[in-house]
Amino acid sequence: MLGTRKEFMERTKYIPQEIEPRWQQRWDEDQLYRALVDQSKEKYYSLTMLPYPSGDLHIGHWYAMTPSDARARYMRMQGYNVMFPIGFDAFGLPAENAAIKRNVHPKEWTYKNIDNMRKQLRTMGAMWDWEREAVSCDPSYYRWSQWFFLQLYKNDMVYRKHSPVDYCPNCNTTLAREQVWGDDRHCERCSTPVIKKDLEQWFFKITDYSEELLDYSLIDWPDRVKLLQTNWVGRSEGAHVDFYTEDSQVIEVFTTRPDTLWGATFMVLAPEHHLVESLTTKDKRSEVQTYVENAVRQTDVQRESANRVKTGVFTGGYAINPVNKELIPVWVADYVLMTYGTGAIMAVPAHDERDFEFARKYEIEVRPVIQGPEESTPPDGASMKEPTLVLGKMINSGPMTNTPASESIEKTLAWLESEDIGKRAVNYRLHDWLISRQRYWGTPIPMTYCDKCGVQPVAEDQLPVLLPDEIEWRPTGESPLKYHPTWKKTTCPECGGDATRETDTMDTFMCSAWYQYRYLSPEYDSGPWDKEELDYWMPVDTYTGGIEHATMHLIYFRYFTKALRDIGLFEYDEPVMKLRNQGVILGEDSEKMSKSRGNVIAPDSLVNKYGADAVRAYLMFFARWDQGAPWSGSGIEGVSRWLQRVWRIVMESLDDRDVSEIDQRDVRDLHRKVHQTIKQISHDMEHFQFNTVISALMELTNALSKAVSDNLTNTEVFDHGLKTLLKLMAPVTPHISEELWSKLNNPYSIHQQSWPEIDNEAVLEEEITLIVQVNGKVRERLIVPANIDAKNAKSQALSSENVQRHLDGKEPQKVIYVPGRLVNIVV
RNA sequence: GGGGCAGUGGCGGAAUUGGCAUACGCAGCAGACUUAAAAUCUGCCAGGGAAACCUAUGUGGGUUCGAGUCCCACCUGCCCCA
Repeated sequence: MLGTRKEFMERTKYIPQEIEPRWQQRWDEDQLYRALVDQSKEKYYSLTMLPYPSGDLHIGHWYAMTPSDARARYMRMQGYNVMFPIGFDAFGLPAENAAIKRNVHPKEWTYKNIDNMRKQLRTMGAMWDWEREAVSCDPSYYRWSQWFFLQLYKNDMVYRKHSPVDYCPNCNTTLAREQVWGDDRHCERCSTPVIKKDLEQWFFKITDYSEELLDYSLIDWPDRVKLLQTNWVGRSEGAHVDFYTEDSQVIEVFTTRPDTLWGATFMVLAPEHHLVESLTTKDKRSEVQTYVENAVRQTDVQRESANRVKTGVFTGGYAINPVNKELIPVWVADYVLMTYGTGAIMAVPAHDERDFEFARKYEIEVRPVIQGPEESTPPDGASMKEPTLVLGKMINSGPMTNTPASESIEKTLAWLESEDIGKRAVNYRLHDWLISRQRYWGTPIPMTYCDKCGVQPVAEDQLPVLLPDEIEWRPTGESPLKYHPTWKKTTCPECGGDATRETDTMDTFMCSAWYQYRYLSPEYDSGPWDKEELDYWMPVDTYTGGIEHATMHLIYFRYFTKALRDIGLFEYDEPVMKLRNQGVILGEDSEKMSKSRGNVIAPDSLVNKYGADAVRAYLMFFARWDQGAPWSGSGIEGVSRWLQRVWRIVMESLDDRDVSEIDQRDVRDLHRKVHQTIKQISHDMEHFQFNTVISALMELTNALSKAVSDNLTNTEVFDHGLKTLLKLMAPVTPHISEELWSKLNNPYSIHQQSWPEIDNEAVLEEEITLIVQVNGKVRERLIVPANIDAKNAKSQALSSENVQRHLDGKEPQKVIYVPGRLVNIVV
């Protein structure tokens, strides 16, 4: 009872909505993606940045994760034992904001979101090993964040300091320096300009690693990220020089231009500098006080902005320039920041833009001490229009006068050291990592305060310090934990007397600084990880995620592994060997996707309409993965059509066909195309070039489609070609590949097959198109055997009619032959 | 201001080592099938020209037999630092 062909096609139509959940369930039941330690196999740890459980999976998550998944699957088919874990970065502000706004407990909000996102993530059909899932707000997780804090504390890598910190009045919390953005110094999260606040805060000594963080020799990371990190660490070489006040107090300055010391005509202290008060003379007191108060308040908003008019006041005090014993006035000005260098500068207006502007405004002497290479006479301080910034010959510089540009800095440094005035120094822009947050929904810092014994760490066997569930919300700028009736009270680990707990929680970047270790053994409770797992899987082989994490997360991430190494927990220097970044998907209007713009693309509805495989393939196809692009709604139709075509080809191949009229040439062409495709896709997968993976798959599909009309369906080459196509598709579109694989009666599962072998002989063309150029312009295309020798190629090229016409009787001066490509005749 | 990255058809993009520019797809156009539409299939598709050919990879130079690719300057956009 055979139906018509049309009915057959209808019955066996590609319906992803039916196929996909079925296979997902099967893979789950069979634990197909469980990654277990297996010493007989080479491991591959493939990590993708863990999501924050905002509640809804964004197309950006898909864009980040499906290519990583495809590549992990590819590595698996290459024979590696691949671990591809997932988890949630689950502490943080949005949960708390939801609590305040909608009266939902952060815990409830977060876990509900996680449940929802798990469901959404499963529709992707990725090869995650869910048994390894880690959730950073679980006590079983944050217990180890606390444990690490204690280890750092014991090893003198943490300290507590009363210091002015950036504080967001809207989020009611302090921020790390890298969470403060832009010229107006606003909060990364809510854009409110930050203010300064004086608080007792905990810091990690990341600056001890400044130098090591600049060394990328062990890792394969994008140049862009390395450059961003290098700028962030901000190393500059120069000298520390001690100036003295008239009553012999030291004002230490850092300068990158010691060669300009003789041109210092004033000094500037940051308003917060501790010497401001003692230097200020009586008659200037009220003026200075007013200025400082104002500056400290404004600091916040605009002090670092370059375009703003510089202001300052004279303190009435003087300092002695150590190189020439000259008395120079000391000013207070807010363009000098307490947080960079020493909070004091020597001002050399003739050779620094900001000092120049300031000196002109307040009519302070400008004294040139450098003659630039393009200046024929020494510049005149009174009339110069702009400072000379380049290195040049030193002038008016006492013993250094006439030192040429090439030696100016080096010779001055040597002289400063020999005179004991200053010494070589390196300064970094990087600051210690401020980890205290005055919030509830974070990892409690495991410290206590005892009247008798002072600051004491919680005993390790008392971990975790649990967050209390009952909590009252008061947006006061202090941690809600402070108002909890009982939580704060504890006993001193040292003397057993009354003590109070630290009520601040940790910056959530702490959670993500070490999560790759928790995936190793998320259930393990006698340490942060099971050593057997650590030894087998670490370090991470590839890490993928957004470039926006180049400075914050990725610096903390590297630092933390180095710190743990120095504590003696393992011997790796770097957490991740290879890093690759994806770009950003914009809305169809080329703007950033946002709810307010109404240009958000919802992956769930795309999956409902086209199936996960089409969404996966389209995300890999529509743009360069590392660059991103605006979304195009019609583009996905093309990918969906491609999958339908593959489906149809497999169905048609099941029909018997007449094999009598086969052109052996078609067979060889198909065979070649198959192997060329394996070669290209292997290369592109290796190099994260996912868009060309898809186009190569489409080309092979086109070739197979042609083969169907050429009656090749019963040939071995076609059979091998079709199976190969499915295997090559398996990492990209796991569901349809599995379905068609089984329809062709192959053994389950396609995801346990080896990557297709390349026959390097088969890749080679039999015939090539030889391009013939005359003076670099293409004048002829000749079909010749691929193995043609130079002599033959040249003579064939020369005898071409077109070529003769263009030679126009002239004698060739030179004939260049590029084997397999072209002949260029130069006349 | 300093540094970095990018600029290729109407659109997303391809070109692996300096060697056929525009693969693959979207959109568009024409045709086949259909009562019709959808779907599918076939063909065309950088610009100019009847053709031979000419002109095109942001602009202008350079190196080279040959440049999207290398070098210099500039323009535009994005990012980082100030």
